[in-house]
Amino acid sequence: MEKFPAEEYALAFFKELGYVRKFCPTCKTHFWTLNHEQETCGEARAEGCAVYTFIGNPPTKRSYSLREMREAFLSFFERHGHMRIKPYPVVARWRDDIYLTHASIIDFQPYVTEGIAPPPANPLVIAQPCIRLVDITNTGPTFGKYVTIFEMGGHHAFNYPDKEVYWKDQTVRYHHLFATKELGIKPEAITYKEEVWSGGGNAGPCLECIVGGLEVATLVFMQYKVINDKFVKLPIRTVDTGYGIERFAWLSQGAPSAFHTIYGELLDKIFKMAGITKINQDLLAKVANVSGLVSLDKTAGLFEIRKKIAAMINVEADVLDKFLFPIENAFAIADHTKCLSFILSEGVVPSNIQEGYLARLLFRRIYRLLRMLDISDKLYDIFDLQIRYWSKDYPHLHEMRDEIMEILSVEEEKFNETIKRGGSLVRRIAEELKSKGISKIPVETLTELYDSHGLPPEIVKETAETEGLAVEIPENFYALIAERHMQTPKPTEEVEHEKWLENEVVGLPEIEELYYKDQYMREFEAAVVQVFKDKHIVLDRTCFYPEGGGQPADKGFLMFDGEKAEVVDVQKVGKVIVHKISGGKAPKKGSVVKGVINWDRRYALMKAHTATHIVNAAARRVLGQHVWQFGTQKGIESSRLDISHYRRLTREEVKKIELLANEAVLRNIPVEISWMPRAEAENRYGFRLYQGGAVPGKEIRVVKIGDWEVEACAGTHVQNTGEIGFIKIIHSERIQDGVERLVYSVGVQALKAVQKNEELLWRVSEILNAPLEKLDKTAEKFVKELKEANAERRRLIKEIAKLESAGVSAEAEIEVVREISGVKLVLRDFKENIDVDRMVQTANELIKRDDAMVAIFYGADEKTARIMVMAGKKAVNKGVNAGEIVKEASKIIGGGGGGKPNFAQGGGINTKKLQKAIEKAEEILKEQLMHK
RNA sequence: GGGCCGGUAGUUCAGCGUGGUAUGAACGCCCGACUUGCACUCGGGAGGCCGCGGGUUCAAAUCCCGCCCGGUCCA
Repeated sequence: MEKFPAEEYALAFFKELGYVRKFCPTCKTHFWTLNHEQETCGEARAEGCAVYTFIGNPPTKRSYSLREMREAFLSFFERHGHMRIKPYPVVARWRDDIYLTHASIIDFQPYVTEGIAPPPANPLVIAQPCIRLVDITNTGPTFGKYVTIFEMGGHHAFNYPDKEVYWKDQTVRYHHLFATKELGIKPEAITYKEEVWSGGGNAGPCLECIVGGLEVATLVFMQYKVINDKFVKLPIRTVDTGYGIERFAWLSQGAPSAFHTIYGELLDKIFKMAGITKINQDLLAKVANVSGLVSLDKTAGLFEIRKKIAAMINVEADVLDKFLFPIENAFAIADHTKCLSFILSEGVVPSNIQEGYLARLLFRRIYRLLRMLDISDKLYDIFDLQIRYWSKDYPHLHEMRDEIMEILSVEEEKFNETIKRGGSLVRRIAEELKSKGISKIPVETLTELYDSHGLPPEIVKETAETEGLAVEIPENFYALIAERHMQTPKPTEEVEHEKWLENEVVGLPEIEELYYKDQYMREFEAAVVQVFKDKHIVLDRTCFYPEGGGQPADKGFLMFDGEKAEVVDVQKVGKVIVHKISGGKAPKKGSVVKGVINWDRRYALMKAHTATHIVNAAARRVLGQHVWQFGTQKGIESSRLDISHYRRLTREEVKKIELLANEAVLRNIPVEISWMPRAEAENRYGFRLYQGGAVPGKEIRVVKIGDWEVEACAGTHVQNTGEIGFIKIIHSERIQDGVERLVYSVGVQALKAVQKNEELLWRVSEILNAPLEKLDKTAEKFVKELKEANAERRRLIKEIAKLESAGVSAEAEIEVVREISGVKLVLRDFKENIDVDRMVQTANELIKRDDAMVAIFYGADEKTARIMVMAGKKAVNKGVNAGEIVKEASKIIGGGGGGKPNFAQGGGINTKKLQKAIEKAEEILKEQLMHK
């Protein structure tokens, strides 16, 4: 990333206060300081510019708890003209590009930052819980400089071309005022580093604020859009600040780690559970001082860093490792359990896809950490502590407590299953390796066990070592995993069939969407705006609903000049709607057409759409608050709704959902639709609105079904739930781990579905010749009898084989028995009965009787000829090789064959030559016996 | 959304590279012997659409293609 010119950072504020611009020789960045003697930037980081100076020596006038620091921050900016905004969820459901909120600015992207919607206030201040899983491995070892969940304090100003709020200079002044006047930090203790910020397609210069070696805030001046690696000026310049509330609090306490500050007595309790009682506080503080230099990435291993730290504080590396290992794990447990509590409290269901996978990843990491400390039984206790601890500030955690606990128990069960499965897998692999004389599990095996079977190496190690196999976990283990996924991804073939239209419609006027004016409108008159390729018609207004939100496009006709064109598809392209007609004449540009939609179809889809909202809400009532719409498709005959849930749906639950949904139908609830600014809608109804995913635009369309359900939705709906008539859930299936699909029909189609099932029952009743109410018993009886009959059949085949081998053949006349050099040859033509199984069984019985026997069985139907040769042990000893015989003989009938000396089979398609082949077989047999 | 692994007896799996009888293994189950009874031990037995569908082949659990189901890693 290129650097910005120095002028970008040369603020009036710096000059005024006498700041000097210097260059850090260690990390090669420019920085501003009041201290003319300062040589490096003063930040404790991997490059080693400095170490922490605040541990045990806080630079603030007093110590703040996390809550006090949050409040100090918010109220400071409130006093300085900012409006306090409530935090957004940590699961970013209003966006389709990311899963989790990882910065406060995320709340206002893209609608506010791109100027589509106004901000809720300008300027504003917010303390936003943020989740960053990229820092997961750094969490413990950095003593809390990096954590997976933290609060980002942001004061934001959105500067429009015609309305400037404040920009760089004022932003730095605010920070300085907060740090010095509010917190009492000496001005010369604050260093500002020049950096380039870039993320999410935007970029701009930024200043990092360093105090005591710790970066406590980043002041970003977002003003570019990054297009093809080039900076393009944005019309709206955004002040995007991030104050680390936890870091400021840590700084103010000078505690040995941020975890001490964030979790207080909760951390002590975890230590106690893990049996970490006597911590050498002196050593801990020494490590803390240099912990800022720790930065794990995919290239630097933990032990390498241990050695570095050990050398700095003058202790043995393995002594340090033994000391830190449990402490760091406890730190990570505190952090990860808080993080997962927050994620689960917002209804994320652990899964193997999307945000659910992130939840599972976290859970498994937590569980492994607990196992390492030998306290996996404390899982629920720790979550309980977390929920209680954070509910004071985030009450929804407490409301979701029972569901969180339930989900945890399901996850624990699943992980234990995986570990158990892995255990036996590792034992088998171990045995195989040992038998080959290998005493160490190869790295490829380790990576495969993790990647394909989810077995972390340390768990493999546990099992393997009890099997007497050594396991060496490479330092760069997770880098190796990443490598496994490095293969260039196949280019996804996108079927952008009508892509050309996108370019064509640019500049056309926005269409009037009549279906929003009146959802019951069936016909309309409109002017033709444009016609493409005689097939794609753009009108100035339409009541044809274009495909979207799982609702299929309307069909119908366009009428003009006595012509009638069938509309087969309707798509929204950019801001216009394109009607695709099939063949026939196309209307002329500028002419007037009459549009008529296929009302039966549309009305069925409207019922289905409203029914989907009803079923979704019913499922949430039956299963819990974690139920979210995962996907949906409406149809005429049936529709489907995918919902998040952590267990397979039982038939009972499905019936309950169905019952509740139909109650909502019977209550004749009016369906109210209104457009409102997104901020207002979110405020009034919460983020539950976004069931169907992110919804674009400044104003959103809110579909409210009384007290039953509210969703942001662009689809067409009935006015009253009573119009739906009847909802029938036809079946449910699991489409992913954590995602259940409900398939249902509505109205007459629902009745038809019931009738279809009834019809099926009647038919079965007829076939079984039993009355409906006794079908189950009758079917049971039949299945039992069938099984018995099958067993009897198998027994009889064996019996026949035995009898036939004794010479009592049904086709005795075609059997030939000959004695050649002490070997008894049995030739038998099975004619068209070429079932190999029978031949084999019979031959088996023969040889059991006399192991000097050789059986040459054959047969042919109209298509294929088969030869089977079996030789007893004695016969084989005398030189008989069944494989050879079959191989040669089969060639004659135009096929092939083979096998072992004692048994072989073959065949061919030239059935007429079968007799010749058998003669050849006998000949070879004789030769084999002679040459012995 | 993509990658990888798997689906064979009630259960856990072997067999699949190189197609040729599933004499499959262990546990569980049933019967018998031993025992007052149980457990142990011994003897015998039942139990398989080798996930589904197509293809190649004389012949497919095995090779190829598609699908379904489960697991798992990554985004």
